[in-house]
Amino acid sequence: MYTLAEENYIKTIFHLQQTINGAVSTNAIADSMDTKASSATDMVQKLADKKVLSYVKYKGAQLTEKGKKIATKIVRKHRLWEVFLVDKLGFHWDEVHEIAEQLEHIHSTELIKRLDSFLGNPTFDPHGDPIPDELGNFIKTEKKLLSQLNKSQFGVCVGVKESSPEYLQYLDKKNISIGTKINVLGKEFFDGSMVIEVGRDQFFVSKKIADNLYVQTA
Amino acid sequence: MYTLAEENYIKTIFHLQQTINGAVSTNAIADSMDTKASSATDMVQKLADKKVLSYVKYKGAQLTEKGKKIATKIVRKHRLWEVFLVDKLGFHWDEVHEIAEQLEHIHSTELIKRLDSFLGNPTFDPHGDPIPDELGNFIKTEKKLLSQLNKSQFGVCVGVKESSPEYLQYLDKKNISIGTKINVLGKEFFDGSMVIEVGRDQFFVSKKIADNLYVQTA
DNA sequence: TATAATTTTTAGTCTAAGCTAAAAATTAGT
DNA sequence: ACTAATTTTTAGCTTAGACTAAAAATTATA
Repeated sequence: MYTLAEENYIKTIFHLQQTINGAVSTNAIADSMDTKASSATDMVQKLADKKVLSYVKYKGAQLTEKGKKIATKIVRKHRLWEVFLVDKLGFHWDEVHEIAEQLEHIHSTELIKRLDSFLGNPTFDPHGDPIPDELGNFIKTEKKLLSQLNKSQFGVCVGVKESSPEYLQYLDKKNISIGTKINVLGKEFFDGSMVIEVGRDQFFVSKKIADNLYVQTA
Repeated sequence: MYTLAEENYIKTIFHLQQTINGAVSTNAIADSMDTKASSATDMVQKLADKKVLSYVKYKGAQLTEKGKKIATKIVRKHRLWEVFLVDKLGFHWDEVHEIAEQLEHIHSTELIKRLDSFLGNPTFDPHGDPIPDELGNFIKTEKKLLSQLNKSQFGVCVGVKESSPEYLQYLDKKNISIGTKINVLGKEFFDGSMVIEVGRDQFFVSKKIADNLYVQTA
């Protein structure tokens, strides 16, 4: 069994590995966890002893298969609980992260098994992120960022890259959620900003907005 | 906000106060938490500083109103989660304690509010224990121990005093659960043992068994 | 009521996990 | 290629919580 702190480090390293390829630096870990690099170094060394990750001084850390398995289990729990919070308790998608952050650390295999089937074995969470199965396999989806579309193309929103309450609330204000169709009416190559159409509304979005929305184009 | 350890101490002291009247000793706390008396003393002193309880050296601890409020909130969460686990996920009443022990420490007022209404605002948990409302009020019930009944009397099972898996599994084996009618066919005054009737079955129960089952007689 | 037995507290360690400041290694700039 | 700047690690401290062993207080017993 792993402590709360250990689980949080494992999860963070897992997520960083998705973005950055190769080993993740202790600084990156510390930044993303709002802690100090020295603390990250300590923990990474401890987790290396436990064979959860491999660590080369000054080079960074990389989860082992064992570590990935642990991380995947946590991610699965987090996302299943998010589905529960939204589908069953009626929370809004921008309110569930904090709570799921706590619930993901509840230890009970049977609980997750039952929760999963209670929820109808969902494959995506309320933000469009895939829920790994019991074996840790993620569904691979063909998704692009909205910012990768060009003028006259369209896509259906399938998820968000950033899921901060601020961003999610912005999307709500614009009536964008999973399943929403988005037409690209114009694109400014200078700054990457776009004019898009959502339902009957047409409005301007900055590159930063478009960079954090996943769409399916097929 | 209180740490996990603090919450567990507060909860334990709350439960001990229900049984023992007056202040609870650090030894009683330590015993019931599987820790050492010196640890209990340390924590009790810290909680006294925080005005969660009053503590007189060598005399024991007593929760303040503030402390009772915290404890009640934890008990409410524990029991609501137990209802969720049994009613929604199909767990058996002897399997839920451990998991609820973890879930009771999730912090979110909104979550509990929503969970409560999702469950239909239950007033009793799967073991027959009352669920305090948001203000911390418990429903008062007229319940006796099975061992307090005499020959030819009957009662309806409304709860258990002990809720160890072993005891609950025994009750299951005998088809006794909340709502089960129990007739006392005979009672041995020497050792307090009884012969009871449950459905079409008649069998012997020791005083220890009868001492841990609550029944309603009205 | 003095002494023995028990309970409770204190004092001093230990571990997990964090931090600061200094040292060491790596990367960048000239 | 050699400093300078940056990143990363190490060393040493801090706090929460638990433990052991010793001291102090309380309760029981003769």
